[in-house]
Amino acid sequence: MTDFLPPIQTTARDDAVLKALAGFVRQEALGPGGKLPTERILAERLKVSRNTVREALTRWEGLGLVERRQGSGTYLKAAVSPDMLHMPLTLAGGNDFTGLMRTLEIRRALEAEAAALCAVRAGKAEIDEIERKLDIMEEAFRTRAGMSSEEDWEFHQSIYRASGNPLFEQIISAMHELFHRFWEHPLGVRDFGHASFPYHRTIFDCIAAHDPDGARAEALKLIATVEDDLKRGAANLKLSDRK
Amino acid sequence: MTDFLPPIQTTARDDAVLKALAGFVRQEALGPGGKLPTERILAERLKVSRNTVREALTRWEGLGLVERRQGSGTYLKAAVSPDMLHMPLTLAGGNDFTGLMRTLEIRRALEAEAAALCAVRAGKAEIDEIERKLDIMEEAFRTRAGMSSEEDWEFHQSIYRASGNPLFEQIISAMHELFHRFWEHPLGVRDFGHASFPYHRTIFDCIAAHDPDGARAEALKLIATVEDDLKRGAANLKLSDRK
DNA sequence: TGCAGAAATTGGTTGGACCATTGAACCACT
DNA sequence: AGTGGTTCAATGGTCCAACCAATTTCTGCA
Repeated sequence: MTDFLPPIQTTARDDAVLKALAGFVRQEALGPGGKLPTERILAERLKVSRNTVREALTRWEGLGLVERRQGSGTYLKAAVSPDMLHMPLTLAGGNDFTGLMRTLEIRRALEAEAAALCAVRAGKAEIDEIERKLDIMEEAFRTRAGMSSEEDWEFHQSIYRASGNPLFEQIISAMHELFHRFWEHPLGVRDFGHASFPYHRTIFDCIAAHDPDGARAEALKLIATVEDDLKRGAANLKLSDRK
Repeated sequence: MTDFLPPIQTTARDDAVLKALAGFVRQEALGPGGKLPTERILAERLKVSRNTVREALTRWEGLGLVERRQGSGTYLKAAVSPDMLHMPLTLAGGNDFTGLMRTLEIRRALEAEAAALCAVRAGKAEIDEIERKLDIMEEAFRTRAGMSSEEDWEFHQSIYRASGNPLFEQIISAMHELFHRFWEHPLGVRDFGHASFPYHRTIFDCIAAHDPDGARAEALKLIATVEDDLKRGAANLKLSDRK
């Protein structure tokens, strides 16, 4: 089964290990969820120490490319290719109010651009998909009295996907996951996200009408309401923010 | 019946090491360039194996937080704090034309937003600094007949810094460094970047006049010229892109 | 004093060992 | 058939004790 995997040469061992592994993944056509060989197998086949294999895998794990499950194995979490470029970002002090506002400023820029691009590029299939997510979200909003964060998020994701540029979803998803811990405790604001609700449909209408400028404007309005909610929440607290 | 039961978190050895290290960095007030203890010292003090220390440091190295020099030591490359959040991005196939265009779409969104924010927030000191970089760039452009990529980049960086949100510089710098190899060989277009030259000053004028909408519009024009240059370069080749 | 070579320091790698968790196979009992 | 418990091999996590390679520091000779 694993006859590929030629031995390693030259220095920079762990980088070479990763390169070989990327080639192996391509060779075996492994996708997300796929299981890659045991650390011991890799160490033997690549003629390197198991520790070296572990350091290489640790790098990939840090980049979110693989997931290691003790007792089970190592599994791919994303598509990998030999010509990948990495862009690790670290956000210092991202879990206070200032950090949240900063990520929102990034999201405002990206959300507006994604909506505009989507209005230009989305075909009928993509528009139908977005509308489907919008209907689900509105339904959840009605029945559960406002708690529709999961469906809301899926609606936005469908827009990012229809933008034709996977980077939008990657970046915004990373940020979303980043402060998700805060989303669980919405700063004491009970009706968090209520104000943004109507703009979801206006954004969709602009996209369906292939009106990029309109979509951009509506997206900006939506983010503005979120920022207002956030400021309101911060004003509610004014304590326990910094100990 | 779907009671939400979050997965339990038991072992987290190397994460604990990183937490301790972050605390140490804060305690000792170490900044970029600072030297942190030996792996052997850390292993002894933290009562863990040196292997565990190495895995932890490998993570930080992968995130660009730290640099390891064999025979010398391990040095900080960026400010670290105990409450950091990581956002690793991987761009598959980022070194072809499509990948470059996608990063440019991200940069367009961020560049415009940063310019607008800068126009609102920049004080006199920041505006002076930007103008200084602009003068340097224009001078280099004149004397070296267009080759001013380094000075051009510093001008843009000064704008990101004055935006009041360090995330802009972080994200765009990461992308810049990412495809810097392409910037060196501008696809055969000799006068790459010439068309974007005049917009640098118009952007600055809008910022100095605290005109966010104008700054955003000029930034969009600038990126548009870069995109045109890129498309022109791709048309020049039409070969050796996918062999 | 200046500088080449030895010695110590430090990250990189190796091999081997053991632990903790997982998952499949097996078994007893209902 | 199904439920629950046990065993056991596979696998990632950790540890240890070396040695290698690059770098820095010290030393002693000219």
